[in-house]
Amino acid sequence: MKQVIAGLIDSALKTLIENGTLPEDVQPNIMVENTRDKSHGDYASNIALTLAKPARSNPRQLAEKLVAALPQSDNLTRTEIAGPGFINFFISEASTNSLLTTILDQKESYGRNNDGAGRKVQVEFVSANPTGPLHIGHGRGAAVGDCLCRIMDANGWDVTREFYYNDAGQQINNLALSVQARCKGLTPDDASWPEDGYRGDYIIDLAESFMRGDTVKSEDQSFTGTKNSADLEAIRHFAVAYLRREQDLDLKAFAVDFDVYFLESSLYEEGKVERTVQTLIKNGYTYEDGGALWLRTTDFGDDKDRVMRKKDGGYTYFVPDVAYHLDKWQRGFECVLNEQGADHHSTITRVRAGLQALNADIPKGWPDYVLHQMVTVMRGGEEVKISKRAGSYLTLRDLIDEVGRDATRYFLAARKSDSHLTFDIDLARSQSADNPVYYIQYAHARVCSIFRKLAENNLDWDLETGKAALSCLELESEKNLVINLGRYPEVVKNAASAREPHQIANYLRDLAGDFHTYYNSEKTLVDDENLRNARLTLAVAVRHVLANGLDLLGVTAPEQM
RNA sequence: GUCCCAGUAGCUCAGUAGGAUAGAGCGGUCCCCUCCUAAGGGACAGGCCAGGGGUUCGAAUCCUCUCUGGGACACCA
Repeated sequence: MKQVIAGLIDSALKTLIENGTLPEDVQPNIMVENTRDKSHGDYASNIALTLAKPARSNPRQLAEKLVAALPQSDNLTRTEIAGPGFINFFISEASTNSLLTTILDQKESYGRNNDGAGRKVQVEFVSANPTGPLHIGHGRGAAVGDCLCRIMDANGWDVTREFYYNDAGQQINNLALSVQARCKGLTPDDASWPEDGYRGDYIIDLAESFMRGDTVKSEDQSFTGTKNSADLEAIRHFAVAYLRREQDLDLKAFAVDFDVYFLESSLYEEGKVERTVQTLIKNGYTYEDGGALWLRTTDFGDDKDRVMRKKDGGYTYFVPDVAYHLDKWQRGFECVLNEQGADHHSTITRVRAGLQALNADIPKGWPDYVLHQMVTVMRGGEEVKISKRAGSYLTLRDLIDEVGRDATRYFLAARKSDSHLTFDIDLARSQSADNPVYYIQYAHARVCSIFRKLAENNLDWDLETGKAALSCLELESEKNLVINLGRYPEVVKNAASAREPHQIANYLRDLAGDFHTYYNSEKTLVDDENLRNARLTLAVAVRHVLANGLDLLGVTAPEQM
């Protein structure tokens, strides 16, 4: 609808240019906005305000001329000039009816678009190292990342979900040592406990499983415990496989799937790290100092140069990161979104600098990052403290068990990811209108419930008679509901371009609210057959949009609650 | 010290490319209801958008400085 109005304005502008009211070289930026206040019409444009200066005219006069030059359209009932020179548009019944028809015809594809045109996007998210169960921070990453995938998909992108993990570094070594210590019966309080050992109770389970000779299988690997507590290498493999399986179960419980599990160790095994380093040296961006090899990241906006290869010969962590991203680029991902905790912020500049230094024609701002801030959990009005060190741990799975998958996903994705999130367990659990997930899902279930009632009354409804009856929808609340439904495709688009899943959540809450209000004030199953059919049709359209939006959040749309 | 994020109603947060009187939920106060299954519905109160300066027709939104909170700044990953 916005495009329709923008088109009308555009042709009015052409007329004004032709008759000399506007200079020929104006470059109009036509904006059509949703109005907050319905007395300002359904849509509004500030075009006259922005063009008043080049037209050497005052905005209201220009607006009048523009309105006079607008072509006739069935979509509008009238226009109005208001305030300093806004043009307000009131759309017609024909227009809202055709919007409803579109929704009903497109059903689950309503709101989707083809902006991505099948181009490849990779979303890397969670990427937790296999050193422990997933906690709520990972959960936020999983929820936001998965929603981003769904949103990109809805915008026509070809999405690959990728999970990257470090299976070789120092912390895996610590993990192996910790498990070995447990295998030998040590506890964290013993003097010989590894210095940076992991203290959580899950290490005990892991050690016991290894000593039993269990076989663990995860999405991307499998390993059998050798029962030999002296074999650190076997313990390491087993521990990684074991914790990967645990994480898989967590993710499964959260309905998050990945297409690719990428092992950091493979970068070394396949020589990718080495080749990357050689390229950087060849390109002249490195130098030796103090026995270490440095990368001149300051050439690319970093505030100091970074060590690539330490004195002891090992690479610093960002080197495999650069190799990894080169690999992503070579796999053809024009767009890469890395969803990470905000504590990874400092790597961004380094990775991008490293990529630029490869001279591989990688765009400057590539890849894209979506960072999320911390999550604090509240229960009974008090903060639930999480101490990884002491091993007291609120895992993602605990949370899912306690509040359910839908609520967990919704709460973790419904806030803008770069602000801190307070997760209120009591609210997430509550079965009332205070709980936004419940509220939205209930709106969906409510439509379904109306149809069950209809069947009980031995009445029926079908799409064609419903569409034919739409002209019975005369109420302002009905028209507003339709206009809100019409905003949905735009929300899907904005959520993708801003990489902000929470926009979907906010939209759905508003829509659900409007529908509940409407439902409470107007009876749907009225005696007048035409009106009943029309209202049922509107309800079906609301149901489609709610279901489509909930799907983008990965939250179910129940028929009954 | 440098960098990033945030600072909007008592609380949790929105605010969509700068736009017309700043929005929602909870909590508070006051009504109504028991009507398509929903412990429900409605109304009111509540704000110098952290603060100063700037840009312009117009700023919560952009620029700049200051203050406060969180995070990041290793030859750790």
